[in-house]
Amino acid sequence: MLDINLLRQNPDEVIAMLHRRSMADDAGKVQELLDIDRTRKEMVQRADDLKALRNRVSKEIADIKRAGQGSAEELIVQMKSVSDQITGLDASLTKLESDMEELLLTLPNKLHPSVPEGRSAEDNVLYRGPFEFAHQLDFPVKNHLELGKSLGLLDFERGAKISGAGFPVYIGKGARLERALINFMLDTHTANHGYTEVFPPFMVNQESLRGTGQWPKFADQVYHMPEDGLYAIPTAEVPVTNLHRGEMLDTDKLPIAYAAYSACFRREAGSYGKDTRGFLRVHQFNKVEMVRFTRPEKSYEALEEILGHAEAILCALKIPYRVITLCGGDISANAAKCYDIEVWSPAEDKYLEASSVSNFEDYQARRSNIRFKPDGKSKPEFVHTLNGSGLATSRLMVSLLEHYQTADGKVKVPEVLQPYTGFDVIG
RNA sequence: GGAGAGGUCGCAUAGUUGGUCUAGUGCGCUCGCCUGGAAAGCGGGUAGGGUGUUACAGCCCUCGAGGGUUCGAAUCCCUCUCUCUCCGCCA
Repeated sequence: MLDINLLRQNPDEVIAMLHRRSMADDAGKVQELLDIDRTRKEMVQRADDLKALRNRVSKEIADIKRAGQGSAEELIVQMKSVSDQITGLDASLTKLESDMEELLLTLPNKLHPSVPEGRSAEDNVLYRGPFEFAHQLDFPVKNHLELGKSLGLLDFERGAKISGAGFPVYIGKGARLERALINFMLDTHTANHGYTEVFPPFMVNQESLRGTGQWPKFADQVYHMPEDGLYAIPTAEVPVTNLHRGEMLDTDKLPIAYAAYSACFRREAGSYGKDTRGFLRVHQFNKVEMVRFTRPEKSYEALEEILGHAEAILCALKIPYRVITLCGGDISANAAKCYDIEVWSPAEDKYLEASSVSNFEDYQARRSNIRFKPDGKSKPEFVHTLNGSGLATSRLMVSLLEHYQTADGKVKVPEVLQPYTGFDVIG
């Protein structure tokens, strides 16, 4: 959520941002918000004046009653009408304020000046890489589906039977390899990168979705359990960031760094037909997520650190990748700046997104009211929140199986995973 | 799912015949005095949001959340939520 003060003081900056994001259609919302804001202030002033009057006169009535002399009847009649006016004003105010918040919630985050200009994914800019690791693939490569099937690691057909398309089943060494990846990543982040491990709930309430920005904008992408008012998390970012919703964080505890495994659930509505094969697009996948809460002036430093932590996993696994900076037209509405890490798939002959690393600045903190006091006694300020996948296993599994395959149809296990799998080759 | 008890300013508590509670007290924290220094003692301060102001002040709102009754609610009524105890069911 944007600061209403930013709109008041610098509406042109907000409109310019909307253009950079290719969201010029939303520019009208800015003036609409400013109009509501002005009306609201006037009404608050009137209501407050009346409340002050009522408080004062109620005290006089109390004095008269206590003294037991004189009649308060006339005052009571007057205050009755004052109270009626207040009730009316408060009702209008509640409506105005909720309108205002709904509008404000739909506006995207500011963009960092370093975010490249551009309209779509075509315009994203290479930030680092590509990084190659030696893999001898001097034979016709199989794709991850063929390998998963021939080696009995993955079963998409039975997943479709028990749940639906896009719900993969891991079996035998496939399941073990998946679990090894998750454990390796969590261990690395907690032991080497300073994160505290969190195992969060996989279902959250609507307030939590609102806090991180998935609601209301991405409501149609989230699985919903209406009976209980719960939503399946699309990423661990949601429960983990919301751990501190509504809290005043101890300044000396900052920065806070959490690493969390979770299954992630996404409806992927509207994307049927694109990249549907196997792991390329699924409704449920596993991911280890890094989440940070920092002081505002430290957040861009933290962004680079998180990116480095995700890259460290790929380097350890020796999986080829590159890092791109998302342009204004492609970056998500919640992020002020975002890097994507893409892993190379030799069978698909293209890069696949395996991680997003984002700085949300105070956008989520403002929505979820997460603050700290800079020097212990001054006014509270919003923290900056960040997160990065470190990483999602689905695309990682594609790249891993394909790169580590051998000419005779087996798959070697990356060296760093062998202590976790207990075997060094599959097949 | 059923029954009961309870959620008060960091912590602990007072408050329950509605008006002196715009919330008392203790602890903690903090500033000052005292002291060679410290403890003790004494005195002051000790939330957030809105509005407003150059900045103060002032005013409004918040006693789990939201409604209601009333001139006026921490105090009465309703709904929800969380915690604890017991019963039932169950991975």
